[in-house]
Amino acid sequence: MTPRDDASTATRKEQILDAAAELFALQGFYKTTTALVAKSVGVTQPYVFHFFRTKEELFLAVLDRGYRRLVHAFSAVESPPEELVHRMGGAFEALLVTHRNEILLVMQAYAIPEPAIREEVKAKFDEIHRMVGSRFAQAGIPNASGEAGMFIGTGLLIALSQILELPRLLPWCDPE
Amino acid sequence: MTPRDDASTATRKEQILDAAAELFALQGFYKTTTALVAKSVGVTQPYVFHFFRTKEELFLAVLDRGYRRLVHAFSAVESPPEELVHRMGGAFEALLVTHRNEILLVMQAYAIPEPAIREEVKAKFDEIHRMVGSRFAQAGIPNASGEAGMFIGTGLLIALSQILELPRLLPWCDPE
DNA sequence: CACTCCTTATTTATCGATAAATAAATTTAT
DNA sequence: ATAAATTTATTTATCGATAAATAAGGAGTG
Repeated sequence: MTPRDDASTATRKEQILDAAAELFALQGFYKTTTALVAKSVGVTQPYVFHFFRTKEELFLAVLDRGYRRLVHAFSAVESPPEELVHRMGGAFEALLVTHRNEILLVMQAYAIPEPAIREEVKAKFDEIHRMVGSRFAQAGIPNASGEAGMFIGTGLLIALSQILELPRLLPWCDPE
Repeated sequence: MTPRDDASTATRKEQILDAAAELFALQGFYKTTTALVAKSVGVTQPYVFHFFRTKEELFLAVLDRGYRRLVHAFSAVESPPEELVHRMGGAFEALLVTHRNEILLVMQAYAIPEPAIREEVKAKFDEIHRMVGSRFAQAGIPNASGEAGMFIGTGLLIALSQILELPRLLPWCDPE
């Protein structure tokens, strides 16, 4: 069986990335074993190491895909200046629906104490902040950088409320 | 002041809690071994289990202390209504100085996928949100519950910026 | 006072489980 | 047949947890 004549047309490497994304998001970096990832794809555990030298490398690959999707979604938002912040929020929530696990993973990866992971997370959050801030600035929003920070803070709150299953933490989910 | 909260007269159990708080905050739940905690106190690893039945129980004890300190600090804030939000923020930042590790631990514990831990984190964040929200309401702040949510979101952002060493994420830390 | 009893604090030794990673063998497709 | 895809077998390491032993210090009693 050659790669890609599988029903899903996904490469083994892609399947592994997909399975890893779900497991890492649901169970975290440490509780997700390479054996679990392998089993979820339907291959043996050592075979995972054929595509990724270490478990950390696999995690970083998953993470990178997630951050790239976020950055791309934010940069693709087209909007009149007065609606930009709201539409950016909409883009985030849309991704949260279509790629829930990946986004939740990305939003909580800063809590993983592996130096290499933390470095990547730091670089990516910095990139997102600068990108969002410059779009806000371009739209004439005052204190654009500060607003970009609060935008990220809101994203963190959304992720927290999803992970803990506490929707009432969200400001716009008011109880009657 | 309870009996023996002086560093030199601290009980072994308290010493272990202190060391665990620092290590858990710095290295996370999984990378912090009971052997490390023991070594940092100067006792042997199995002795930790004399005070805490499991590593998770030790972690929960540390966490509980942290959340209680937060809740107490917020409830102790006295302020005229128009300054309440600002003063509450000040109380959070004060704790971040005096008990940095504990607070950072508390703010990122939601990312730990152990069911028992997640339950405690959920209950505590709910409690904080309700408490802050009702104080905001008492001060006549409109949409108090929503403001309490944003208050927590800001706390998450502060923790993120500290953990990643990215101070420019904070809205009030404007670059020149 | 001295002798035994019991408690408190702590260590030594070790088990059982799990997980990442490596190397070598084997199957499958072309 | 040969090269890629994948497995089997195994290693190495670590960690949480248990059990049993040791040492020191009162406290009560004759």
